[in-house]
Amino acid sequence: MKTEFNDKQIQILEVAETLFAENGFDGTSIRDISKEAKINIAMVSYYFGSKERLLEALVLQKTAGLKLQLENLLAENLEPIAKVNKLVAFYVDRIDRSRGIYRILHFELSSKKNILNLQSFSDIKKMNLKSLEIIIKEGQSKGVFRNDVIIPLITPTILGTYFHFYMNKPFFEELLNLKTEASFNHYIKNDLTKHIQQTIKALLIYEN
Amino acid sequence: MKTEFNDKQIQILEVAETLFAENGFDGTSIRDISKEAKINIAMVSYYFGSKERLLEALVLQKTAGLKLQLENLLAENLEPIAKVNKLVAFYVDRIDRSRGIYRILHFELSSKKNILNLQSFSDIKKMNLKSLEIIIKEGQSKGVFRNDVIIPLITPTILGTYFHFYMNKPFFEELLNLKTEASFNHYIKNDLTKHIQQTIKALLIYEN
DNA sequence: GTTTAAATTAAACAGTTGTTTAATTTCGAA
DNA sequence: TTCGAAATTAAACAACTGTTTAATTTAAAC
Repeated sequence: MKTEFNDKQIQILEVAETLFAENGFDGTSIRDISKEAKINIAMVSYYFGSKERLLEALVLQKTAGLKLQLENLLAENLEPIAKVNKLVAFYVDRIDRSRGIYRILHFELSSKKNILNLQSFSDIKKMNLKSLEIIIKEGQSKGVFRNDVIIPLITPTILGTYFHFYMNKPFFEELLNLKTEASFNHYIKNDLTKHIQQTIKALLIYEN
Repeated sequence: MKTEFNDKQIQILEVAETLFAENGFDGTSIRDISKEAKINIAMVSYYFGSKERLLEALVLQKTAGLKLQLENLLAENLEPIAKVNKLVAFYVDRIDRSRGIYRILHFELSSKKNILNLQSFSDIKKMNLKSLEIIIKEGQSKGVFRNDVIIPLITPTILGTYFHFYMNKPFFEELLNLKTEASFNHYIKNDLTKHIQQTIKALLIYEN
């Protein structure tokens, strides 16, 4: 399954990403996308078949290359804790780049996800889990990490922390005085990422 | 602002909660609610004014009593770590009871939240944060907790972990073999809650 | 029994939705 | 230049949206 989109399709995908991120999937109409992309309404159906298939194409485009990047990270010669830190930063950064689509996938569509053919999305989650598992078991066999952590619950802690922060953006903007878009993004890249790394590290190492 | 709803209003609210949880806010029409509650379409507007105001009423109903419960918990004579654990269990349990509405508030409406008059929801967040702050500073002054944690980021870790787990329900059902509704709920109440408690405890105590 | 306000109803309103149609234009290959 | 497939268009489709209207019923107060 190649991601061979022509210029027009890419243009539509870009507009769709922006509008989906701003107004959600249900909150964005094909007419909105058409108007913003300066194309005819019928072109979306013509190129992608339907609005749902447009979203699928978007997911496909945005998750391309993930596998390779993960494999490269796994192959690096780093201490277990450094590798976990790098993985956390990698996930936060990567998801932060496609906030809008991930929000839709994880939350807005969580009720009707079964309707959507997003098997590919489920595969990605399995791959992510497997990568995390490899790193943590490596640390456990080296005696650095404790053995009684539930590995599948670590991803929810990493990504859940990020999402909960981002989804309550107005609240934290006011609370932490992050008025500008740049300062908010900077906070995510530094303070929030560090907080998550610190949390996971403590969880993996701390013994009673 | 009392929450004095008559029987008919409560009936509508109950149906609305179920349908919002199942199909989301945008995915649920007033006609759906009317049909399920066996009332006329106009009754929703008649009693609540609008669909948005219906959601506000629902939030009001579901968050009533929260403040008192929190105050009671704060007043208990417990060790700092035991109090944090109790707070975590309290939040997970309470949000788990109203999953549907919280999902809508946190994620589905995060784009147009500004339109909604959910000041009350923001007030609740502030109250939650203040409670957490009191408990943690208590532990810090007793020398049990480290001093360099960013307290406002702890709530995202607690609630974010829960939400990310719940929003990926189909994925974890398969992965952890939680086929029945009861076993899934049991897992949240026990394993997931314990994981979050363990995570927060490690974060608060572990020193490099 | 009459009055009066509240509750309930069917119908209409003015939009918007995703998708399809059939006609037209574009543009490179023959 | 002609041909034909691909691209693009305006228009229509049927269904659904939240809300309002005006008429009717209900039920309690007098």
